Order: sequence, then C-alpha cells, then structure tokens
Amino acid sequence: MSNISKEDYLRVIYKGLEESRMVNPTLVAEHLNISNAAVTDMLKKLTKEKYVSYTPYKGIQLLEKGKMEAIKLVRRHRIWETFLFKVIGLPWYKIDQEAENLEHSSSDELIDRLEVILNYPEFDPHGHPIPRKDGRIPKQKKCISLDRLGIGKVSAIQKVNDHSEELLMFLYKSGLVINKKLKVTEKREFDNSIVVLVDNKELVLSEKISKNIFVEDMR
Amino acid sequence: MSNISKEDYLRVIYKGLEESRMVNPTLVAEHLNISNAAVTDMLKKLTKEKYVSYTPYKGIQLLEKGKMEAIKLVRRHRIWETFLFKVIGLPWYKIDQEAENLEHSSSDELIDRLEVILNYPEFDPHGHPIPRKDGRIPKQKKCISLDRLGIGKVSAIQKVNDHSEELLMFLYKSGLVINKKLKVTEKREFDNSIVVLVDNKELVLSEKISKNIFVEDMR
DNA sequence: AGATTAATTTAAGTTAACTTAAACATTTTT
DNA sequence: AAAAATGTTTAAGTTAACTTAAATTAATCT
Repeated sequence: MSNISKEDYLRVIYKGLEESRMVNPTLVAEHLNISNAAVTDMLKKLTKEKYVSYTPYKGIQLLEKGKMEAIKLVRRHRIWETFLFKVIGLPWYKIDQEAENLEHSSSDELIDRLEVILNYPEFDPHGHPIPRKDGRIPKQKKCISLDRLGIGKVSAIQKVNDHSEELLMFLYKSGLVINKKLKVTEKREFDNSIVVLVDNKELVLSEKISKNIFVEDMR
Repeated sequence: MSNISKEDYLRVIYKGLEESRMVNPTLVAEHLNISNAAVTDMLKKLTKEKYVSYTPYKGIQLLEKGKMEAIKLVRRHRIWETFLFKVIGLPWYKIDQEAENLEHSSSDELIDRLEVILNYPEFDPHGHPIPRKDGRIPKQKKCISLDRLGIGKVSAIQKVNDHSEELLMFLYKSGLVINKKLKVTEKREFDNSIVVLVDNKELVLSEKISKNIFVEDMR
C-alpha cells in the first residue's frame, strides 16, 4: 500500500488549518494540483480510516490519528528545510520544494540525526515551528499578518508563508527575511497596498504580499 | 508518468552488469522483490523506449540511453551514501537502504551541492566508484574477489558488495572495511571457506562472504 | 424566494505497476 | 535424446491514484 499520497493530503490539510483557514476539498485540490473529484475519493478513504472528519461545505477536520501523521510529516519537512538551508546551503526560496521531495523518503532515524546535527532547531528558515519527536510544537510569539499592522508601527518578521517560490524569491531579494525589522509608513485604502521601511528603503507591498508576512504582535 | 520504477530497473541492471554478471529477468525480479511477470512487462517497455536490448536466455544489455539514466541514478545513490556516512554519520551498513530512498527524490542541484561539500569524492564508503556529472567513472585499482586471493598473500580491501545489510553489518563488526589489510592464511577445499588474518585476529570466512569482498590484485 | 454561482459528488474510464496461475521455451542433467 | 529443471511469457485480474463530464447540492445574491 503506497503511503505517499495520503500523507500529502494530510499535510495540506494540516497546514491549511494551521493558517486557521477553513479547509475544503477545493483548497486541497488546488494545493496538490489535482481534480476535486480525486480529493472527494481520498477524503472518503481518509474518513473511513479515521484520519479526518468532514462535513461538506463545513470543512475538513483532522482527527487524532490524522493529526499525528500530519505532524510527523511536517516535522520531516521542516527539519529537511532547515538542514538544506543551514548545512547544504540551498537558497531560501528553493528549500520548500526540495524538502517536499525528501520528506517522504527518509527514515525516522535519519530525521532524528539531522535534528541533532542542527541542535534541535525550533523554527524552520521561514519561521514555522518544527514539531518535536513527541509531537509538541514550539510556541511562537504572537503574530499578526503584516496587512493588519497599524500605520507608523514597527515590528519584526516572524514567519512567511512558503507556498510560492516566486513570492519567497521576491521577499528574499527585498530583504524581507525572518527577524527583519520594518516600519509601516503608509496604507493605501483603494487597493490595500502598504508602504514599509526596511533597511532604510521604502517598499510597496500589495495586499497579497502583506497577507503572507507575519510580524510580532506587540500589544 | 511516474519515473521511479523505471529507474530502479535500470539501476539493478547496471549494477548487475558492473559485477560482470549476466543479468536476466529473474535476477532483476529477485533484487526488486517482484514477480518475473512484472519484469517481463517492464522489459517490453524499456525495450520499446530504447533503454535496453534483451534476448531471452541471453541476458539484458543497456543501450546508450539506459546507461546514461542508470549512471545518473547510481551517481545520486553513491553521493548520498557518502554524504550520509561522512556528514550525517549514519552507520556503514545502513546507508545503502537510506540512499535508495533518497536517490529518487533529489534535484540535480542538490546532488551537485552534496558533491561539492564532499569535495568531489571518487568512491563511496563501500568502495564503489561515483560517476561524475559528465558520466565518467573514476578508475579503480585492479581487483579480484577475496576467494581468489592465493594462500599466504597479503592485500587490501578495495570494495564490498552492498546489497545485504546483514553482510555489511558482519563485515563492519569484523573490521573488514575499505582499505583494511588482510592476509590469507588457510584455504579449505571442502567448502571453499578461507581463514584470513585481520588486525592480528584470525577470521573464518565462508565462500559466500569472501566472494563479496574485493581486494587489490597485485600482479 | 428564486436565480445564479460555487462547491461537491457520481459515473465511467485511464494508467502504471503490480499479482497469480498456467502455458511455453530453453538448458541442463542423466 | 528424453526427462527434469529452470527461465520466460501470456492471460486475466487487482489496486491506487488519478482524469473528464455530468449531475447534484448548498450558499449567495438580488
């Protein structure tokens, strides 16, 4: 029984829920680049095997079993990302894709070794928490997405969404990396774009971009 | 179109030929743990697509296209093995299995990075040559299998076959690793077992074992 | 509330990579 | 050279993971 695809579904569902979105079949289909019908099929299987619960139009929920599986995969993924970045030296915007390939084909033993070599990292290079072996998840500072940061406010980037290589490349080239401090200098009502000050340079960010950047919420 | 299984077939064929064996469907089936019928099927496809040529009962040959593919995969495999051993620190007898998982899911870019980090290694930890990016294969010292080394002779281990984890574990625990010097002190005609001196200890090796160890042929 | 739009499921079919069992072909043994 | 053993192929069927197109259901809009 192949196990790869099931894991992929669970990871997508997990990451969707992590971003506190409602996860429906369409969303999953888009992320995996497959048809809705395929998702319906798999959802039936995952439901029967108690990985998820699902009510049409209400979204997909992870059950204990599915959550565990997903967390395990996310752990693999993020440990690989960190390793690829810190030890192998792959670029920030390429590690997600590469880790996605590797995450399915590494033994627990290997993952644990990588974790030791990296000295038990808590967050991956895009700022996402790396689940520990026991399933616990490192606590992150309270975050809000950049589009909700008030004008004049200063904060530091805590994490970025990593599902588009193009977006990551843009962020990287703009210096918008983890822990970078920035200040919102302007907000444009008509298209919700904002202007931020980073490294003493002004940057205009569309709403689509700013929604994918998360900064510390200091209140 | 999935590419994984085709690659596996090619690798097995390549490695078989490398050991100058005749490679027939049965051998491939055994190595991949599948039925002969499945191999027949795939062989048809590989023949049609000009990866191999094949005459029943005469063995399988690699054509140019198939050889290139196979060499590419072997390169990936052996670079991963070397990396897992030298950088990650996995045990000598576990790296083959782990590399087999990883070899299918790494980009060329990643493999090339690993090669740089390892400073362009020529041989993997089991003594097999690592094909370069251009397909050329490092020359090895002339070898013979240990069972053919004359009594009283001294030589050094150049490579070992790596298809059984159990064998590798035994070799490792017996100190029979790459470059280790040994001397044949006795040969037993009735079962073709031999006695060798390694690190000043006597070891009895069955024919099955000695045929999987290759030492420098100094003549 | 009915119409429109969006989300979901069903139905039927495809593809890749297998399986087992039986048939067939070639080598090897006696 | 016939018998036995080994190797190979065929035939029919299975499974997982998809696809497209049509049908159905729910949510949203006016």
